[in-house]
Amino acid sequence: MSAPAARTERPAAESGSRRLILDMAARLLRSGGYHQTTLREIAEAVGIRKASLYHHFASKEEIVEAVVGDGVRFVHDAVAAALTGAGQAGPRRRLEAAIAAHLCALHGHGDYTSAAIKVFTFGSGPTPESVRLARRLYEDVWRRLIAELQEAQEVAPGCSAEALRLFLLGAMNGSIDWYRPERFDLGALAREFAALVAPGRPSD
Amino acid sequence: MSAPAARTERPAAESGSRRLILDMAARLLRSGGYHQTTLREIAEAVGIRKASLYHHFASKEEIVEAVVGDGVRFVHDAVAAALTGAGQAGPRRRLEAAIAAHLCALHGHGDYTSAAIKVFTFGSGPTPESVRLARRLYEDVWRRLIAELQEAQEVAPGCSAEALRLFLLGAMNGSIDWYRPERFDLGALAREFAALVAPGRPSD
DNA sequence: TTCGCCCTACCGTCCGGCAGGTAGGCACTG
DNA sequence: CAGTGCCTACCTGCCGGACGGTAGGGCGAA
Repeated sequence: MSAPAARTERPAAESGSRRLILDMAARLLRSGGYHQTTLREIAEAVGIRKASLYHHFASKEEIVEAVVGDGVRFVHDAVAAALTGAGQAGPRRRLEAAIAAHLCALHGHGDYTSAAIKVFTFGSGPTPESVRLARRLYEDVWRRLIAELQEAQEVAPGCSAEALRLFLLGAMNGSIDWYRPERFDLGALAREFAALVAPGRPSD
Repeated sequence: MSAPAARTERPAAESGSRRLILDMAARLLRSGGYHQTTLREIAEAVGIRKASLYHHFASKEEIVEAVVGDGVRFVHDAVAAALTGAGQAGPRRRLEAAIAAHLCALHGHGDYTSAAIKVFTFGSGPTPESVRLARRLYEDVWRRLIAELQEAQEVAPGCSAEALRLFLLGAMNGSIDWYRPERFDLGALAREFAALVAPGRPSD
């Protein structure tokens, strides 16, 4: 239930309570968004009083920033690992693996990534630099993958790399509005998606 | 500025103030979502006191319901008109026209449609039946169009009709997060998306 | 006179955040 | 060993303000 979701980039330097707070915040942010999620709800889910949250975080925005940052890093790591695992397979296979990893991060484990998609922008001020950086680094993964596909001429012509990337990420992230585990299979969905973007021989 | 955006389906039976309230509510909902948008903001934008809103609507949810319903009907009408205009052109051309109409409704005119996408679900209770019906009717337009494309074998194989529809609508609606009029051209974007979904000869 | 439209003033509730206090543990010192 | 001081972690209680919503009155037009 409260398994350490984003263990990848965390050197176990968490105080325990802090991670638990983020777990609960991620769950609430995923289902309710920024304004609907209150500190009282988070504190109640953790089992402490609201004021105690301020021993771990300076503000609500700091909690949300941590959740969103972890969410983006989590999906980034998952996709990067999938691409490494796909190794020198054909670009089409690598695309399929990346799509599956992104969808799995969104729906398979944890609430961090879907919370990161849902709140996208939050708080009063501009998006914190840490989050913007994490987001940019993740976008670059897809930019490189799409360039790879275009170089291998695996992708439908007549669509620019940037439009393709935005289409792809928009369609995948939109799945948080309609995906239900009992109605869809993530692997099949990834295959269908890859077939759409990179038509032709799947055994490449 | 305050041009009647959703004139299409409204037989001018509006009280004037009511339409103005909805215009302002749509603008605020578009940029801030449901919980961020307050009745005080709406009233101030209209130029009246907050309590006066209750002479036209019974609650905040009723205002939002009207905006979202109009937004869905507006994009529905726009896409249906585009398809009628495309007449007996090839399915690929009809798809392009529909995508262009949807994107134009989102970004070209009025705030109703983008507000409808942004708030998707709102309020405490379930989505009102009127909104769910309007949404379902609009979805059917795309279901029919995609069936048309599949029948003509214009669409990439290996992707089911339902997945294709969800991907396409998700990608288009996701554009509210990244579309900037000075960086993209709606017509070009529509062509690129259509090329992605229905690859091959564009002159069909 | 009636009615549509808008007003001022107020309600109870919940928000994020802050001040200040307390219980227990750990380390150091005489 | 006792005593002291500091630390983390949490608590109670409150603040100013914003929220959606309500009550009741004014006022011009028909």
